[in-house]
Amino acid sequence: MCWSGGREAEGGGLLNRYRVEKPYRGFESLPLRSREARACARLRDKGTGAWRRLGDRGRLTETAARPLSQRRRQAPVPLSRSAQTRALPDPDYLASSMSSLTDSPRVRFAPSPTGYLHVGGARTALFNWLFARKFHGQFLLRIEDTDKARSTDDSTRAIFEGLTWLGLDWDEEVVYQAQGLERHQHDAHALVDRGFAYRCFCTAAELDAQRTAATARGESFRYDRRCDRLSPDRVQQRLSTGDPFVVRFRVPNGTTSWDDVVHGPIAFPNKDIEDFVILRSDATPIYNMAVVSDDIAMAITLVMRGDDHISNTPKQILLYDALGHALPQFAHVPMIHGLDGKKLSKRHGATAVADYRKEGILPSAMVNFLALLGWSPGGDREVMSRDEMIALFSVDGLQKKAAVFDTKKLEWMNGQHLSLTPAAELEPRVTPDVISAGLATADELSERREWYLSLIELLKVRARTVHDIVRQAGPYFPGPLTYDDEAIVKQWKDRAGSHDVLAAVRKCLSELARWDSATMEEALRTIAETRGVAAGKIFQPLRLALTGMTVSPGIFDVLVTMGRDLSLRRIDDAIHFLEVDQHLLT
RNA sequence: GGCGGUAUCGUCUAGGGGACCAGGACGGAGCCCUCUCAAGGCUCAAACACGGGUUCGAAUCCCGUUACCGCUACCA
Repeated sequence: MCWSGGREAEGGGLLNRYRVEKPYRGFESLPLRSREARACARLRDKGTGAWRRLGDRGRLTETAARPLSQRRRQAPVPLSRSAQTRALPDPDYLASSMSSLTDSPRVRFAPSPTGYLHVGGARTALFNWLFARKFHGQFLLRIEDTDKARSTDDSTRAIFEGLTWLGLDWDEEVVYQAQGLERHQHDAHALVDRGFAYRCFCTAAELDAQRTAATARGESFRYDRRCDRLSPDRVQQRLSTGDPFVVRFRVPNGTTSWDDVVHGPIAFPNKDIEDFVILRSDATPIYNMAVVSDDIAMAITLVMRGDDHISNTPKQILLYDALGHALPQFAHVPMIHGLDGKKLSKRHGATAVADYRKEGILPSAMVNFLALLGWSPGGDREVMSRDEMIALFSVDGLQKKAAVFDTKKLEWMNGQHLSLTPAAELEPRVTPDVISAGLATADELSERREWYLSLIELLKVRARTVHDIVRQAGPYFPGPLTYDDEAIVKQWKDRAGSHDVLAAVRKCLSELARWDSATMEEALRTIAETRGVAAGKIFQPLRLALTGMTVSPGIFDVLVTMGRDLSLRRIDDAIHFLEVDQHLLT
């Protein structure tokens, strides 16, 4: 496997619901971990570590009501200063902790501009946005453009456009990670100065060789910290020689854990984390360093991102602690997969939100569908407006397992939104397509706006995408009609008979005093009766004459919407077509 | 390999020890409505990964197994 691709910051991923009382396995056995520790604060295992408040916002929050009783039971075991300080089961405490997650929250969406905005990223953004809007906090946007080789302005633009189309508006100025370079470096150097990190002079080639050798031996490779054992003099010497170096974080002994808003307690033994690089030899920061530095600078209170970042989290927590900063809450949402259960990729067809926009999906439907991938308001609610989703949103409804992107359901959802959305709101989405399809000009549409809206109203019910509406709309505009071949075979099989029927219908309709549904229905059904045939034998040939297709809205709605002049003209055209065609055949 | 995460119909999910021979939705099959197609209404098929526990009682709690996913980089 090659690594040329690289990942995409935190633009992907999804989530899960978290249950407070679901203890996670092994929880009890971990040193500092006790339910109460979880309730009070996250523990730090590093040597220096004093406890830091943190767990105060998090999972107990919204679900505090239920866990309360349990918590009360399991309270004991304190020992840590902080645990003792906090009267645990105190309702007031719980109340305050409940508010911290949702009290003026600041969340962010942090994609890397290395491609289009894909549905996974869009959903992560959506969850963050819903959370911010629900709890009246801020939703920030940070472009992680530190990988200059892969970042492009086009990608950044695509992210803006995608979010804007979805209606996910962000607060404050967009933050570009690359512009925080000096702060990143400052923070990294501060860690060196304070003894939390050290310079490593090993070259990438040396490390690769060691890694390869270890792999060959069937062992897993972990940096052996050889440079951490360099004497100060030796370090100075190499520094003065100008030897290139990276900065590595010195991972302390112990265990790093946090109470994930979605997953509950998660713990990583520090021995499994190697001394990771935080500054490259060119002095640019590595992802984890930049993210932590930025999230602190942006005062982020809840980091909600794809669960592919779970294993980055302990490193970041270590960084927060070393930097002496309180932790934000972490919520890791599940990924989105394709129908085959594999990570969503181009193989699965459209994965960019822009693709769905092109395919005639409404943003409201896309947002609704995406929200349901990894989140549920509980019960049977499915079709929801943006405001309803905001009102209903809760981290309790977040899912833990990956969701499969099912285009069929998206289309159904879009059909629902199409039906529910007033024509006047649909009009701006439909009009560009109507115009580009050459059906009418913008002026013509605005001149007949009322009629145009009634046409959209008529067609939207049986449409699943905006394109379906446009496709059906053609016949109602003056342009020439093309008869569907199969429809001709089916409905005009008896050409002479069809000609005869249409002529009768034409005569009848043209003599009508009023062009309304009831009048026409009575007249046409009379024709059927007179001829002793089923009404369908009249309606179907007529439908083909009017629309060129075998399917359309109810025939009287078609006649009314199409109007007297156009309808009669279309019937004349059909009659003419049948005459000419007959001559050709005979 | 190591570490971490996850596991209810094909898919999205409800479910928080008894209300579950597991509910809703998409998709599928069929019926109704009906001038066609949608929409709508109704019906059917379809799931608690497996194995042990705990309990009077487990889809729900615990342990293990299996499977899948993620991370394991001077990418993000």
